[in-house]
Amino acid sequence: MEIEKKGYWYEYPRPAITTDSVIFGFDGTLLNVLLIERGAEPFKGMWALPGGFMRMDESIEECAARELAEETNVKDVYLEEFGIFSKIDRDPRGRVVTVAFIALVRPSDYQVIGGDDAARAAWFDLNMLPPLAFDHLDIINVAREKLREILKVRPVAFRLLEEVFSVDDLRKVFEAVNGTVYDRRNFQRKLMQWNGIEEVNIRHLSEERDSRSFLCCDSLPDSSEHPICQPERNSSRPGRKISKLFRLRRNNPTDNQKDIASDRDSSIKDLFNY
Amino acid sequence: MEIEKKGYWYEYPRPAITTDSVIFGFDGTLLNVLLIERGAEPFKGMWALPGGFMRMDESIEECAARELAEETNVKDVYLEEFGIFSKIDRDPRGRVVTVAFIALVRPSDYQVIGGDDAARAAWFDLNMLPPLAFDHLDIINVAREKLREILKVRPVAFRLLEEVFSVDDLRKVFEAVNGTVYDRRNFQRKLMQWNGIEEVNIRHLSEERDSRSFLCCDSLPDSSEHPICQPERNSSRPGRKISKLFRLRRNNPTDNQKDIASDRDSSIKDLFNY
DNA sequence: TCAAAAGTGTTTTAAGTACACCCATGG
DNA sequence: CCATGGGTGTACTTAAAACACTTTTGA
Repeated sequence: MEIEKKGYWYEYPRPAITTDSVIFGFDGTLLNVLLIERGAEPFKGMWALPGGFMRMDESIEECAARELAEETNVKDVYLEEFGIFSKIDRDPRGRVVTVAFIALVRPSDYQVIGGDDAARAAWFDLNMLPPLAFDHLDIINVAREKLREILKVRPVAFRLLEEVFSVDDLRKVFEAVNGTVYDRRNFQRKLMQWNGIEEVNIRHLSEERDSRSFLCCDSLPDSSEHPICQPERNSSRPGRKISKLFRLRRNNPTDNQKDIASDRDSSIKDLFNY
Repeated sequence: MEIEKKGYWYEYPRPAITTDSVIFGFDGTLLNVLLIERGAEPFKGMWALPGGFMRMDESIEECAARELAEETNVKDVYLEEFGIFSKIDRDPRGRVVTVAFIALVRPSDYQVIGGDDAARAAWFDLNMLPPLAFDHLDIINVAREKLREILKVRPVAFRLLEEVFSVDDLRKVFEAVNGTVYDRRNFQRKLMQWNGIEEVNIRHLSEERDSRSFLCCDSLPDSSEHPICQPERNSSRPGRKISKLFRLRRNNPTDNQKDIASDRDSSIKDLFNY
């Protein structure tokens, strides 16, 4: 496939279009972001958001999902567009407009790291970010704000936890996102009077759940510098009483192929308006 | 400026980037949308959202504002990006990705109609839309949903009213947007215990206010087909008691150049969460 | 003087908040 | 057997929802 002065011609100039994804993960205490180390210029060697150029045969959402899978092996996660970044000089290579996405991944997705384009990938504490390429720090800061808004409107906090979780797991997600502390009992009561989750048989799942968590934790590559390894798994702590476990109740068994679309639920109202 | 095979060449294909704006207006009862009649192919003669191609020397927000001014003479309005529409075949001319904006205009902006590109412009009741070009019906439907979310989070409902408004004006905005009815007294009480608005001297402004409204109403071009003319002005109805009038309190007299940026206020909390 | 709009109450009901206690379990 | 995490209950406070009366003013 030799390049023989082949290319694409347009009457008017056109910017390039990319996607960049702010991948949020929750380690039981803090929110983390998955970054990749750039393997090419510009900003080679610096940390950056995973993303890349949109192809002509895909939508912008497909592009974001594809780049995520290619660069970080993260698949089937919650993706939501939250902004466009189009400052004229934001990319030294020329005019590049980027569409920014928020991605929410579960702890079991923490193992998926490193793809083709990126030299490597690692999780970073949101409060200890390294120097970032392009305007990616701006993008992340906007994403933090947007994430807070999204959690108020859509029941997607669960997507930062395993399919099966405890009430305390969920509370800590809200505390990390909103930067506050909630009363343990009030949170539980408010959650319980919502019909969006259902309890699962503890004895049936607890061992499987814990073993999987440990596996996920051990398989983490100990990336250097600011590495955020998998901390203690939420409910497998040396605590005493085993937690009740819950899962999101799937109300629409019809459209099962993409339950991401069913995340908008009007019945939640101010349940999540913490 | 003759075109002599001049153009722009890129190694990889690039989609074109446009903006499309869903301009919401409030007539005292219903939400309306400002549409333009397309003067060129494709979809010539059909109604469409105002918008156009982004230039290389402007950001996407600047593009949306510019196109709005050019095509509808609407200026200095609230603009917020709410989505990207990038289906591959959404434009018969080729690959065009559009960034969709919500615009909120005041009744006094109703007179501004008709620009260069567009053959003409007219207001349409949201429930009586004409056949629309491209995927603009999809965009409008998403915009309706997003507008509801935005009004819950940011105090921008005022931007659908004049600078000076009555409590009932504001309540009707929320009723139109959310499709519900609110108790007149509860709404008033809730609003009054918010410190975001301030009363203005009635005797000082009422006549000016009413005269301006009438002027705005009369100067409307009686566009045909589905024309939505300016209905009766809110507070100049044959009602009996004159309303107290309010205006948005500007808390930051520092950044006066663009008070649009100050619309995000954390102190409102669930005030607008109706 | 009457009809419709506007302003201001009160009572009831639900939700939020701040507490204290008991249980279960691993060390 | 005790320290710790986890489950549940109760009293207090605040906000929401439902509702009625009075005033104003153009016709």
